[in-house]
Amino acid sequence: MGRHTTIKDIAKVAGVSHTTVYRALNDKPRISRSTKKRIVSIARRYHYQPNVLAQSLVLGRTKTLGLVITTIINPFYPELAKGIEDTARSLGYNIFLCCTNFDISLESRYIDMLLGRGVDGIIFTSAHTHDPNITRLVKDHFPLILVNRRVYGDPMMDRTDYVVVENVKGGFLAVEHLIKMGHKRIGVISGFPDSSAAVERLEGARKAFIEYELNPAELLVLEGDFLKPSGYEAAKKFLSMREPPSAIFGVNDYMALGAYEAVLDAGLRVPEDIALIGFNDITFSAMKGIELTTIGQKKYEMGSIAVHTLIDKIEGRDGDKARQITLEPELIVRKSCGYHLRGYTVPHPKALLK
Amino acid sequence: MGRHTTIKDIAKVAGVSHTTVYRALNDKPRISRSTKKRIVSIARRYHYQPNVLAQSLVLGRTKTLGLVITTIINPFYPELAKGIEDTARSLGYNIFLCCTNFDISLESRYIDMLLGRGVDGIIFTSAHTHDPNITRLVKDHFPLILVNRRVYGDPMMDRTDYVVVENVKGGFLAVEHLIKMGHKRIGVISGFPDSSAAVERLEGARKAFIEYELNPAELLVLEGDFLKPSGYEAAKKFLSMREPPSAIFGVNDYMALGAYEAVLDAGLRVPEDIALIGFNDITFSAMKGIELTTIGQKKYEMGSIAVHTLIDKIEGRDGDKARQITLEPELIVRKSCGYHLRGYTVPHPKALLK
DNA sequence: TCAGTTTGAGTTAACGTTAACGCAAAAAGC
DNA sequence: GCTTTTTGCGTTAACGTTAACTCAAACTGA
Repeated sequence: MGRHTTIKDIAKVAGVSHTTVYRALNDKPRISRSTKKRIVSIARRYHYQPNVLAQSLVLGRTKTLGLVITTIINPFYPELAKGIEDTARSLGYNIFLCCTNFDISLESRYIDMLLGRGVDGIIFTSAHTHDPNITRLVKDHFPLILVNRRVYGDPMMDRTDYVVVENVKGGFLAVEHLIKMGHKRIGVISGFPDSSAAVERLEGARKAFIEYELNPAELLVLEGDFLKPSGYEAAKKFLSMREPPSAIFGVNDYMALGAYEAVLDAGLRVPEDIALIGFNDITFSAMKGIELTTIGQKKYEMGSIAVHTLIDKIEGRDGDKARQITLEPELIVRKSCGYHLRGYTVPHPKALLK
Repeated sequence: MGRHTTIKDIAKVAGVSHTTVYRALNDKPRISRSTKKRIVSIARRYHYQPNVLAQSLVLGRTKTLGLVITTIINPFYPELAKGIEDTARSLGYNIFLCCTNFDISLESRYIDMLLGRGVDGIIFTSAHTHDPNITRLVKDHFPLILVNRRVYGDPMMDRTDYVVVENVKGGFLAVEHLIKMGHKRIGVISGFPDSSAAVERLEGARKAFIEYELNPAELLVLEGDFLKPSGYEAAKKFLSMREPPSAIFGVNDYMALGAYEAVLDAGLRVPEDIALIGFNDITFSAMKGIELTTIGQKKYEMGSIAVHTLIDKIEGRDGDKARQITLEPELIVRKSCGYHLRGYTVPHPKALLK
C-alpha cells in the first residue's frame, strides 16, 4: 500500500524544510505568499493527507470517540447510533463501534482498548447501575457520557454526565394507559436488574399502580434481556399462569414484539385478548399489522445531544460541571392496547377531584 | 485527564532504560528474570497501557478497520455489522463506523479520514458499480473488501475482493417463486441503478421470466433507495396503475415491508390481493403478522468471512490473489406469497421434461 | 587461561507531526 | 543612517513506541 506521502516528502520536492511545509498547509504565519502557494500545489499533486496518528501523538487528542453499546442487533441502537454518527462526523470526530454483548468483562477490555487508542471520550449505553469501569473513568476525569443509562452510588451519581428519557415517567405513562384501558392484572417484562432503564421503567409502573390505588405488589414481573426472544419466553410464561395478565408492558419494544408473537402463537389476539405496550418506539413498532402502542423517545436527538455534550466537555467548554439531561417520554397510542376499539374506560381517580 | 503512564515513567521508577521496560513488557529476550519481574509488577501497579498510537506510528499498522456502509438504519446492516464486529474484535481489530448516507462525496471524505487515521483495511458495503474511490484504493493496492457489492469495469472487476450472495440467483429464486404461485404480472421495486446488488437481483428476475417463457420486458420496475418509505411509495405507484401487478418483488426486505404497508393502506390484503417477496430475511420479516417470504442470505457469516478475508490480506497470507467469495441465497417461504394457501400452481416448464 | 559467545543491559534513531527557538535579511521607524 | 521590528525561513526537540546497534561483564569451551 505504498507509504503515504508525508510532509517531509513534500519538503524535499519543494526544496524547503518540513516546517515550512507545515506552515504552508496549516495557514500558519511566517511564510511568504509565493512559497505557500507553491507548496500547497505540490501537496495537492501528491494527494497529501496528514497522518492523524502522528498529529494525535503530539497533540494529545485523536478526534475519535468510543461508542459502547450492548449489541447493535437491538433496533434501538441503530437509530441512536445514527444520531451519534451524524453529529460526531459534523464535528470532525470518528466513532469506534464497540459491542459488549452484555458482557461486563468485555466492556472492560473494550475500555482499555479505547484508552490505549487514545479516544477523546466515550459514549456508554451499556452501563450497569454500578459499573466499576465507569467509576474508574469518572475518577480519572475522563470525558464520558451515559446515554439511556444512569449509574448509582454516592460519588458517581452527580458526577457523571448523561442524557436519558425520564424513564420513571415513561413507565408510569405506559402502565397508566393500560389501567385506563381497564386493565388491573398487568405483567411487566423487565430487563436486567442492573440496568437503570429497566429499573426505572418498572418503578414508573409501580408508581402508576399506587397512583390509581392498585397494589403494586400485584404487578407480575419477569426479567428479560432486552432482546426479542426473551420477550417471547416471558410472555409465554405469563400466558401459562393459572391467572394470566390481561395486559403486558414490555420495558422495550423489542421484547414487546417478542411477546406479541408469543400471544399470537398461543392463538390469542392483540389487543382483544391481551393488550401490549412497549417502550422506545422503534421503527417496526409502527408497522401496519403490528401497530404497537409504546412510549416514544427521541433516539436520534438523544444521540446528537450526547455527542454535543461530550465534545463540549472534551474541548473544555462550560467548565467541569456535570451535564445531566433528561428528555420527555411520550405516549404513542396505536392499536395494541385497543384504544381504537374502546377508548379509555377508567378515568384517573384524582383527576375526578379537579 | 491525567496523562497516561508511559514506558518511560516506568523506566524512571524502576531505574532502568525505557528499552529495558519495553523488553520486560513484550517478552523480548536480553533481560534477566528478576528485573523483568520487577518491571512487570511496577507496570501493573501503575496500570500501564501501551499507547497504541505510538505503536502504530512506528509499526505502520493500527489494527483498525473502516466499515463503510450507507446507513445503519437499514436493518440489513446491524446484522452484518455484528458479524464484522465480533470477528474483528476476536482478531484484535477495532472498527470505525462510517455511514455515508448514500452520498458518494461523503464516502470520499470518509475514505480520506480513514486513510489519515491509518486504518489497515476498509470494508465497503456502499460501493457503487463504478466507484472512483474504490478504483483509487485498488490501484494503490490498499486492502479492502466489498460486502454485498461488486464493482464493474475492466481492471477492477477481477482485482477487487468481495463476498456476496449470488444475487442473480436470488432474484431468480424470488421471481420464480412468484411465477410458480401463478403470477405473471410482477412489479419489482429495485434499487439504485449503480448498486450491483439491485442490478443483479433485477437481472435474476428477468432470467426467471425468460426461463418460464414470459417476456422480461413486461416486468414492471420502479426504483427505490433501499429504505422503507421508498418501498411504500413504489408500491403505491404500482397499485395506482391501470393494470396493477398481482405480485411485488422488493429487492430488499426493508422496501418490501414498506410495500406491505402500502398494500394494507390501500385496503388490500397480502397475499390474497397482492403477493409480496423480499430479499435479505431481516429479523422483522419473520414476525407473526408479517411473515414475509424472502430470499435469505447469511448476513452474520458474510460479515465474518469478510473480516477474515480482509485480515488475511492485510497480514499478507495467501499472497496477492483476489479473493472473491460467493454465498448461496435461499428461498424462505412464509406467508406473503400465499404458498400456505395454495401451494405451487405453475410447474416449471422445463422441469416437466425431466 | 584466553578467545569466543552469551547475557543484560544502555544509547540512539526512527515513525510523522507540532511547535519552540534562532537567525539572517528585509522593512519600518525616527 | 541607524536601531528596532517584522518577515521568512531553518533547526531542533518533543510525543511514546519499536528496534538496530553498542558494549561491558559473565559465562563457555579448549
